[in-house]
Amino acid sequence: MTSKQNTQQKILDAAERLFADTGFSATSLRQITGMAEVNLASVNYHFGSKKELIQAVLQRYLAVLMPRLDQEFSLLLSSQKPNDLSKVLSVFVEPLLELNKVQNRGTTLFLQLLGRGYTDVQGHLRWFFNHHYGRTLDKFVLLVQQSCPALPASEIFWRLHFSLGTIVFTMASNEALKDIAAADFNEVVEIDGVIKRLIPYLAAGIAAPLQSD
Amino acid sequence: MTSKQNTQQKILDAAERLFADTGFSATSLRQITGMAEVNLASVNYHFGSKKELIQAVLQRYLAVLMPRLDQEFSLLLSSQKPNDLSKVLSVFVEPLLELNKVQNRGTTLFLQLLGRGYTDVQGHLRWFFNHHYGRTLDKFVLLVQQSCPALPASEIFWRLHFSLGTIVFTMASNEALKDIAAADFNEVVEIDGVIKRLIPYLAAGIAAPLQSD
DNA sequence: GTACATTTCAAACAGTTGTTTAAATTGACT
DNA sequence: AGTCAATTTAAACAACTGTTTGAAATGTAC
Repeated sequence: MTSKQNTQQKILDAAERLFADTGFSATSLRQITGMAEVNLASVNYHFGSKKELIQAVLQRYLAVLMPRLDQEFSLLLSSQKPNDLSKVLSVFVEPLLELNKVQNRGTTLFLQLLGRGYTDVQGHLRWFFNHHYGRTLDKFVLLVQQSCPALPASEIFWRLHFSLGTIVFTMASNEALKDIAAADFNEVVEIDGVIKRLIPYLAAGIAAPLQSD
Repeated sequence: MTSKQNTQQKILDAAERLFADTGFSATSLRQITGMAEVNLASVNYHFGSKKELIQAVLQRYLAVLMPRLDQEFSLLLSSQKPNDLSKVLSVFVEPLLELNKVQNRGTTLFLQLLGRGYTDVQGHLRWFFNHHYGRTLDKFVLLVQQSCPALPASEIFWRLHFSLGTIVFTMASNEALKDIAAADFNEVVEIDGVIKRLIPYLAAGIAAPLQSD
């Protein structure tokens, strides 16, 4: 009983670390089981397949994060007047930082995994997201639309995907960017620093005035 | 003589298409030579290795684009007063669209390849870029700094990388986004439409006011 | 046509991948 | 202790990867 839990957990811990560092398809099951110090076959025994292991790794965080976000969105939606866009975006900060309770460096790991999920196995994560958390995402889109009444829905669609790209790419190359910032500007930036730098950038981009032509 | 040129070109054409669609590491040499209708060994014969083939595919576009951009940057730098940020960013539009002369759908293909290069083989493209075109990039950064005198250099560093993420991610998932836009908003958007939508978003994000705290 | 270099080709190479198998081990309960 | 299920293990599987080889074919120049 306790050994089963241990093996599963050891696999998840090693997998998320390697997945975040080098991507899903570039990480082999032998690397994972090697780092976790378990037998190769135990991945298939406990999770079925590599694909299902990837889902399990993501779910460990999504199961905590998404209900939390849903709750925050509902709260904001219940207020009568439209909310400031920066305020809407800031709602992500705390739930994301609380992922550090799930796991050591959980926030960073999850955001890197998110980046990998979108750039590695193209399309799958997008489908998975819409399918499992479509309701929650709809609430967020509604909040943004209320904050930017001047923007047509299609423009908001594009700009939210631009923003997703910013987040996902920044987090996937998080380590490289931190290193460059440290070398070129003597800056030590942690994950919450990056998140707080992102908010004004994203808010300004999403709310940008429409082009004239 | 003409057959050699033909084989090399057929390989490059098939490779760039497959690389753009499914990424570098996910594309096998057998897929490429199959689509190009050439022998498997001819890739190694003409290009040496898969890695060198990837570089050759990128170089076909970079060799045209980067000198063109360098020239535009120098022109803008020679004007005495600082340029509007949107104007600086708009400088990319024409040179990018001219890649359609290099190849059918060249602009789209190149931008997708750029996205793949940054998300697929992590870090390599960044190094390659800085090494070969560092001078040109420095000119661009200088232009942005002149446009945004209120922003410290480190902040511009982060925001330019945020912007790179937006571009790279948007272009890598270009097809998916086009499909969704078509389905949800009855929109038909071509590559130049996406580029022109990007400019105001990026300009507003980069020039966003600094957070107070 | 003969000689020579360039290019193509089928085949094999050595390595990796995710997954499966069947036997061995461990655990829990009577 | 004995029974049965849950788990671990080493080994093998088939499929795939990029690359190399040496012979066949093709092109070029005298």
